[in-house]
Amino acid sequence: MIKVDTSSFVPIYEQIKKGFKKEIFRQDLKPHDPLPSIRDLATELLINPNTVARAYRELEMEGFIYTKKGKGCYVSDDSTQRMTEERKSILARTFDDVIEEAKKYSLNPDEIKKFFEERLARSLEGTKRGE
Amino acid sequence: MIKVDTSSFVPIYEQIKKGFKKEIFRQDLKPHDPLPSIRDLATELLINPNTVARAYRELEMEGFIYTKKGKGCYVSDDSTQRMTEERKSILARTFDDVIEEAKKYSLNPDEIKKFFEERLARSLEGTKRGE
Amino acid sequence: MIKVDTSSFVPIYEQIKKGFKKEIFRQDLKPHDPLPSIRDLATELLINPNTVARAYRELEMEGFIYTKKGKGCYVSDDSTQRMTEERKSILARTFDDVIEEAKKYSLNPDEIKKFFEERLARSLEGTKRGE
Amino acid sequence: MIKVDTSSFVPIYEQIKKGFKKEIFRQDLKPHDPLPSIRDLATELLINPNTVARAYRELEMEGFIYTKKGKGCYVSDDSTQRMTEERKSILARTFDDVIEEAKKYSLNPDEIKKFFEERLARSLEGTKRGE
DNA sequence: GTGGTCTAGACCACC
DNA sequence: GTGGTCTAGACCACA
Repeated sequence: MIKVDTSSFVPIYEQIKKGFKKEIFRQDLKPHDPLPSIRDLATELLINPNTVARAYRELEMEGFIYTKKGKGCYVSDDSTQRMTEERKSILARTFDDVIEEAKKYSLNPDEIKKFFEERLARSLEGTKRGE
Repeated sequence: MIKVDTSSFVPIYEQIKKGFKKEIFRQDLKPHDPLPSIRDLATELLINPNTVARAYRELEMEGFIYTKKGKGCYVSDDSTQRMTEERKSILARTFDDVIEEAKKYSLNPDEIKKFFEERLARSLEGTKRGE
Repeated sequence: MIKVDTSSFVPIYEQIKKGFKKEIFRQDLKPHDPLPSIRDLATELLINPNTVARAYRELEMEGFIYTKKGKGCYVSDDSTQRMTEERKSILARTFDDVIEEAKKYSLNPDEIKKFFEERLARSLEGTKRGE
Repeated sequence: MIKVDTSSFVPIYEQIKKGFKKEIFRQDLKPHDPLPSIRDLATELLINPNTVARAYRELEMEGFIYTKKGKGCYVSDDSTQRMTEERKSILARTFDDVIEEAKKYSLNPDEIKKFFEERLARSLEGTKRGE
């Protein structure tokens, strides 16, 4: 399910792109699966169809989806492969960002590690109970 | 040392604000310490002075710094106290975000932990050599 | 000079992209040269700024230009190299299209060749006299 | 044989119209010859019957074909005459367009001629082997 | 002043 | 119904 945070600095169309890339990577969306129609998703997210259209257009330019005019947008054949290529660098960057953030606040690497594991454990508990 | 990533979606003035808040929390900047002049920092970061000015203006509005006209900007008396209030929730939220992100991409908690420690170790190596 | 034919089936933003690619290839635009501002070009072509913006955005995504926020758009360092890569395939496709077109109308390859040279000669005369 | 390029900006119905006009000019389709049925052609081209229907409708409006209700579409009596009127200007324009295009990319007229003949020769080889 | 994002709403090609 | 293009005009970050 795609979510969007309109108060974030990240543009909405980027959040949508990211959302679908994750779904593709997790294989919640498999090759040739249809994406929601532009108008439907726009309605659901309470945003303008043009914004969704831009996200879809860029996903197509990057090769993750393809468009059948008048029919809809579908996940590409080689989408999973593309994601695997992108995934490592995305994750690495995300972790590096948070580490740099944490280093600035707490300095001690052991503290960072401990804090991270604490949050991770907490997050897993939440998952076990449902979510 | 303040750093800025112009390719990030986060506005530059926000990155500057964040940077100083961290320095204040780490007590690298103590009450009544002077901030670099707007022009110097702008020159150093290769950005426009207006952008630095905005960051300083908002830091002042939030009570972290105060301005002596014609002299410069200085860290507030109660700045550290303000930061301690904000800190824990900020860090927890940052970590939770990245964990949620990683869970979406790799699913396995052990993989997340391993990957995190890998990036952390890597980041520490970089630090040893200088930065 | 960029021109646009609003009655063409080719989208305006594509015509603009094509136009700049040609100028770059011909080195009328060299690395780090500024492109006209979005608003200026839109005014000149009597089209909407958003349409120019889309062309610029895609040129940037394809690596031909780069953007300095608040300043303008500039030709990339390696733009000429990129064009050289794209050029042969573009030209080949264009010629193949017209040959297929001509074959369907006149059948005889010699006629095609003769007709082509006739038009080419005619076009060159026009060029000599000025244009 | 009608071909269609779905990735082209030219609307599919236009490509179909163009295709039949060429067949009529080449007299592959003579007056009172039947056109393929809308459904058959749509199936063959993997497109929607409505698209074929539109092409036929416009060809009829332009006088190239006529329709017998319940039977099908047929080439008009005076279709060849119509084509001969249109032909020369169409071909000349097509060639002029491609020459102008090539001039913008390669400048040198001899290069243009050489490149054209190269593509022409290549295209003829392809034809000999079948296509 | 610049470009970037987003909205609202039009028209078109195609299913 | 679908997506694609374009317009008009708003607000924001940045120079």
